[in-house]
Amino acid sequence: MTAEPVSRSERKQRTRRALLDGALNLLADRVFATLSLREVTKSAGIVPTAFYRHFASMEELGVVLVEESMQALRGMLRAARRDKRAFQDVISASVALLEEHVREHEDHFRFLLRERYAGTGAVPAAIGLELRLFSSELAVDLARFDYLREWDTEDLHMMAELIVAAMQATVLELIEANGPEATARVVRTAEKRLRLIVLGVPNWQRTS
Amino acid sequence: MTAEPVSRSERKQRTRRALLDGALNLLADRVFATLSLREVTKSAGIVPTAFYRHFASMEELGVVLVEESMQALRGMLRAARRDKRAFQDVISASVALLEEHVREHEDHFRFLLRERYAGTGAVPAAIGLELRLFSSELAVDLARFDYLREWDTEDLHMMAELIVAAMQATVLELIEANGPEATARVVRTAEKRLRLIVLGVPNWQRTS
DNA sequence: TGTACATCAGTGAACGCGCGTTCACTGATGTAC
DNA sequence: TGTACATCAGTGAACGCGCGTTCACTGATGTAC
Repeated sequence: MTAEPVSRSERKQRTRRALLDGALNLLADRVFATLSLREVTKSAGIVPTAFYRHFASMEELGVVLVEESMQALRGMLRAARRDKRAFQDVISASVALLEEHVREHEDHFRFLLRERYAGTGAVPAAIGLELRLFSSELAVDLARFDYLREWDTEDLHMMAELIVAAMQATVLELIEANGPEATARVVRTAEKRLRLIVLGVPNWQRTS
Repeated sequence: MTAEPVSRSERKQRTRRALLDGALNLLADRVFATLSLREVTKSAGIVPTAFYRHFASMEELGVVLVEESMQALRGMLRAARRDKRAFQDVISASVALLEEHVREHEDHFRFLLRERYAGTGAVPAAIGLELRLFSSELAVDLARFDYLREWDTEDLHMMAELIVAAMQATVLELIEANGPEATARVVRTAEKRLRLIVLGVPNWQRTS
């Protein structure tokens, strides 16, 4: 075990991470707006006033948490695009990916879900924006499927939003699932929901 | 204008209402957990300590708000059941009803939506419970439709939950809609989403 | 390489503020006779 | 109907506490020469 020298900026980065990780940890069962600056600095092992060396306000820290959490979500979409399984059974592959990502980034997903509707502050606004972008990307991906090739943009968005809404419900259920069997049941239901949506596609006909 | 005599219990009821209404008002753009007892009593025009004449804690007031809000939601389901239009076009009738109810009880719907995921307290728990009951009632109603007559309970619940998830997204959009045209667009999208779900039904076949 | 100075992450005391809750109280309404 | 007492919604002072933010500071790390 060598004594590793750490630069000042490295130390600063570590403290910053401790603040972000500590905050996310404290948010396991509470809403961001109830989180105090003093709690966060305490969890990171620094004195309250040192907080301002890293963020101008709690709100600024919150927005960074949103950005980092959305990376997990976008990473999921990217993974789905290059996943080979997707060409055989898109639905079960997608749900499996969702389940993996929720398990790996549970804190981030819970944070996003919880703050999405939490008010009119900067944090919910940032989530709303990112989620709309996410939904749009999904609509573009949907356009590549045979049956959907000639759907117009509005209908594709409508379908993407419906899928996102279903996914959102699934994420909540996955987080609340307390064991492997419960998780398996959630996965099965999630697949059925998506399957029901997809089964409607061949019968869809554009109106006016 | 006659001087109407008011009994002590009548006065108490009025103060209680002022507390509940004031709280709901303050919750227009914030989460329940950030609401202080002193704010609520101030909005109701009484001194902080008088709060305890009506509720043992803020949490108790929150649970009452949940119960009152859910009455609006259940009222909607009841209205849908006896609505004659439903026999001609279930979907547009249901969405129209949803739109009316959201407009009339906007504060309650916003409250429910916001607190649903807001943490692990008594308020989110109460909403979760009521929402599960709501979804079950909907599943029973669904079983009456021809195409769904032979679906098993699990699949009916799956479909009811999907509809509830879609409705939830719609409620958020309705609340955020800032004018008649925006509202009309939301209504149209909501109808499409439900139509897509329903179109999947004839193609559905039970698996194992 | 050694020295002298600059930077800056983290410290600790202090502030004024709104919070939930206690307590003894007031005075109008309600009830028993 | 009139009187004497009980009830109880609302009052107001007081408490200890955690909060965000200010400020002058310390001392290790970084930089210029």
